[in-house]
Amino acid sequence: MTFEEFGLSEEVMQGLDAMNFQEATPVQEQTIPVILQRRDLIACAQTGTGKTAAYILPLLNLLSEYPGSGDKVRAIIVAPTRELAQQIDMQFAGFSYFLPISTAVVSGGGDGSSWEQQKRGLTLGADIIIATPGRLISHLNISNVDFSGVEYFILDEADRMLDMGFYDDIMKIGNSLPAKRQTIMFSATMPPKIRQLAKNIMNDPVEVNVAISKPNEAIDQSAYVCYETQKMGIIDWLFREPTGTKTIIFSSSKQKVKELTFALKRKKYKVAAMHSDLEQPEREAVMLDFKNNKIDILVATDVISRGIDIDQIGLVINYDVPHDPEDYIHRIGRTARANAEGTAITFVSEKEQGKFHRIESFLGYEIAKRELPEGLGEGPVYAPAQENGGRRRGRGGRNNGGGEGRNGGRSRNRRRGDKGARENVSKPPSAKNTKAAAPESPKKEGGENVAQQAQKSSNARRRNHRRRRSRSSNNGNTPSGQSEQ
DNA sequence: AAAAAAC
Repeated sequence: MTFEEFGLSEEVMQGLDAMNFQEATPVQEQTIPVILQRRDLIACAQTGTGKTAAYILPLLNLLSEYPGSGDKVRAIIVAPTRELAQQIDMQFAGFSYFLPISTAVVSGGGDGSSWEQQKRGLTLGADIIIATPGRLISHLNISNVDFSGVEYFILDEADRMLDMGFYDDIMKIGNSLPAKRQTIMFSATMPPKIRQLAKNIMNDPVEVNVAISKPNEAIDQSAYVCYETQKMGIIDWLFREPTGTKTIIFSSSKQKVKELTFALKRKKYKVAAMHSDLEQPEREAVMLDFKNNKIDILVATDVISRGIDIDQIGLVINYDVPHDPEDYIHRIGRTARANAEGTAITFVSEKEQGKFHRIESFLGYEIAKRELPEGLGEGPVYAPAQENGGRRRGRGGRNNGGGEGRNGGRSRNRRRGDKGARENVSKPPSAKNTKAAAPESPKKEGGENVAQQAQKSSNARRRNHRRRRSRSSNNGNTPSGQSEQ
């Protein structure tokens, strides 16, 4: 389905064109018409399915079609992390290039737009406020806001925000807005609390479900079953030659992210850490360096596991197994974006087998196990305990087969430590998605690949849009996106 | 069992 069929305005269509959007994704197909009808909407959709554009486009259309009540804030968007808020703002900047619509980001961290600047946006009326909950509440508590003209209230990643304990804050924000408004909620899952929230802040919402709680099929998933002490050796093996693609290494704790980054830096990898202990300006600098290929490897907590959309990440490594299956899907969803392919490799230590097995159960299939690289010795057998598996567990039989289930064949290979088998399965990490695999390819200092060049020019294009836009459509309020770059 | 978000 193409965007023409939605009946979007000429300006929005031009914005789409500038952003190089052509085909609508399934989420967009289902939600855009509902939003244009001015109905409340609750949409169950994964990140990476184009859901940001699914509300930005109709919102821009509505904002330009119906005049607002003067210089007041007309739309509030709330998102769980600062990075996501920034990214949403970026998208607005691109799509609204041909429209006189201003945005302001209201989030914590001290950087970006200052408190005073945010206050101006909230009172003098940027058309659209994109906020993280904590900071928005702060402004609300001090009455730094004029929400009397708000017509649209949008919650992005609503389930995530509830996980973070923002239920009351979101209710409070909702209650501070005019009752006569359109409320739109996107959520990756639909737990009871989300339904309850919807009931409280929405009015007869249309429900759309495009939740593919499945990873993108373009992701080549695999895992190393290993001992904790072997993990660094695997990293060294994976990066023994340039991969030619950006990599994110996820770890579940800040401490481990820091340690890992330190270790990799000592080994001269071009690496940086990303976690919430960094000052906000540093967080932004790191993300920018990663986007611009100044850094090859980003070691990160789950702060960027959701929603973050960076092109040309060909490889995601889970240095440890994420705590729950949803996290896994989000993490690996950072690769294989926009029709690209990608590789996701998970390191499963002896203690993490149970967690990993839960992920496999959730997915409904086994994830291929890689043989450990030469020289690292044998790994453990993959024989996850079948917790709450009840009868599957069988008295005492677990260790010799009960736990292996459908994966029996692979595990047996491993147990035997059959060298031939190992060499057959062993392969470079990203052979599938890059020229990376070219064995002797020179260090990529000078030579950037086509994808990287494309990325650069697209960045340049965006910068241009922004610049011209703020010249032409600056109404003295808070111009969009200056917190970027 | 961890991370995120406000000062």
